[in-house]
Amino acid sequence: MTRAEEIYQRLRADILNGRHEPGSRLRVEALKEKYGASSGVLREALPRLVGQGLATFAPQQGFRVVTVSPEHLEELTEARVFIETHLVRESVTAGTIEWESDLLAAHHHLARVPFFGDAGEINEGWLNAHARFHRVLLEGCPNRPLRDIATQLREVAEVYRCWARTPTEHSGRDIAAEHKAMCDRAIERDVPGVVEALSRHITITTRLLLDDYRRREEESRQDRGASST
Amino acid sequence: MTRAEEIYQRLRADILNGRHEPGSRLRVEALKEKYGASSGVLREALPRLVGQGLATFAPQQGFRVVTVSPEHLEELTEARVFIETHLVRESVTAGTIEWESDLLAAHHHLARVPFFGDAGEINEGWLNAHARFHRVLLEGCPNRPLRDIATQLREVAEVYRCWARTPTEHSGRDIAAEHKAMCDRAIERDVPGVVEALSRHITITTRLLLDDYRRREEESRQDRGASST
DNA sequence: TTTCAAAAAAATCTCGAGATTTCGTTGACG
DNA sequence: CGTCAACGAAATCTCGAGATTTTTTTGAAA
Repeated sequence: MTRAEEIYQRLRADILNGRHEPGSRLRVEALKEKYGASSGVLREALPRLVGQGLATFAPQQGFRVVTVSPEHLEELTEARVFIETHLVRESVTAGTIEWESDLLAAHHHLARVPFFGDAGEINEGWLNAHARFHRVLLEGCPNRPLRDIATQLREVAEVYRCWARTPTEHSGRDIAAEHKAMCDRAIERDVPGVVEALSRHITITTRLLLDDYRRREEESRQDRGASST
Repeated sequence: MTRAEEIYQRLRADILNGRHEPGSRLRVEALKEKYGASSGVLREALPRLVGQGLATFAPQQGFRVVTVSPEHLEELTEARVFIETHLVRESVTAGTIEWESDLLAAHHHLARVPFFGDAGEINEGWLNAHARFHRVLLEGCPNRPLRDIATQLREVAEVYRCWARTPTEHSGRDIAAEHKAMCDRAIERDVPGVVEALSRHITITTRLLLDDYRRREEESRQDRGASST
C-alpha cells in the first residue's frame, strides 16, 4: 500500500462518515498535519476524490468536500432509482448461484452489525456492511461500467446520510425489514418485487433526509430571527 | 489556468485523440520531458484522468491509458444506450427554446467542420464539435448527475474511436445524415424518433468499431502465422 | 459607524533531489 | 537448452523549500 493510496482511503472514509463536513474546505496545510503526510502525497490523493465526485476543486482556491443541496439530492435520487432499478432487474434475472450466496452472506452480515456505535454515532462497520450489501445486490448484472456508476452515485449519496442530524434509522422506519425484503425478493427471483422494494428503499431514505434538512433550515431561520431581535 | 490544469487538459485531449495508445503506460519520467512539467504537477494531473475513467493506476507500477477490449466496448455501449436514450427523452420533452437554439447552433457547427484534417487524420475540431453536439442534445434534461455520467461514458467511448484504424466515417455510412436526423427529430419534439435515431447512431458506431477490431485481430493472427513459418 | 485600501498572514502552486521498489539483463548452474 | 538467481538501470514514491496568489486583518478617512 502506497502512502497516497492510504491517505486517499482515509480521506474518502472520513468524508463518507461526515468527519469532513459537506462544503468544507480541504486545506492541504491542515490535512498535512492531520494525516501526517507531505503536500505532495495529499496533492495526489485529493484529485482522486474529485474524480469520484466526493470533492471539488478550483484553481488557486484548493479542494472542498462536495457541497449538498436539496435539489442535488433529488436529482441524485432520481438518477439512482433509474440506474439501480435497471441493474437490480438484470441482476436478479441473470444472477448465478454464487451471486445468491454472496447476497445472503452480505445480508447476514448487515443484519448482525449494530447500527449505532458506542458513542451513539452511526457505526462505521454498519456503513461498510450496508455499502457492501447494495453493491452485491447489483453485482449479478454483468455490466461493469453501469455497476461502477451505481457505486459512485451511492457513495455521493452517503455524504448526505452522514450530513443529516437525525439518523435515518429513526422516524419509525424499519430499515432492517427493508433490506430483508430486498434480499428475499432477490433470492425468490421476484423481479417486480425487488424493483419495488429497492425503489422505495432509496426514495424513503431521501424523503427522510429532505425532511431533516428542511427542519434544520427552519430552526436556523428561527435562530437568526431570535438573535437579531 | 494552473499548471496542473493545463497539463490535465492536454493529457486528456491526447488520450481522446489516440496520441496515447490504449493500454500504454504513462510514465511520469517520459511525460515530464514531453509536456515540460515537473513530476509533482504530473502526479496531480494523472489521478484526475483515473477518476474520469480514462486511465488506470496500480501502486508501484504507475499509470496506464485505459485498456480496451470488445467486451468492454459492448458493455459500454449498452450502458450508453440505456442512459442516453433516457436523457434524450427527458431532454426533448423538457427542453426550452434556449436549448433548441443551442442544439441548432451545435449542429450547424458540427455540419460545417470537416471530418478529416490536412494530414488525413481525424480533425480535432470535428471531435470537439461532435462531443459538444451530443452534450447539448442531452442538456435539455435538468438532471445534472445523469448528464455528467453520460458525458463521462462518451469520453471513454471516444478512446475506442481513435483507437480504430478505419475512421467510422467510412463503410458507406452517412454520419452527417444521422446527426441531422437527431437534430431535426429533437426540434420537432418527436420523442420516439429521436430515441430511435440516437440509439442507432450509438450502436452503429460500436458495430463498425468491433468489425474493425476483429479484422485487425484476424490480420495480426495471420501475420504471426506467416512469420513463424 | 461604515467603507475602502494597504499590509500582513496563510495557503496554494511549482520544482528538484533523495530513498525505495520494480523490471530487464546477464551469467551461472542443472 | 532451459531455469533461476543476482546485478544494474530505470521508474516510482516521498519530501521539504521557494515563488505566487488569495484571504484576512488592520487602520485611516468619510
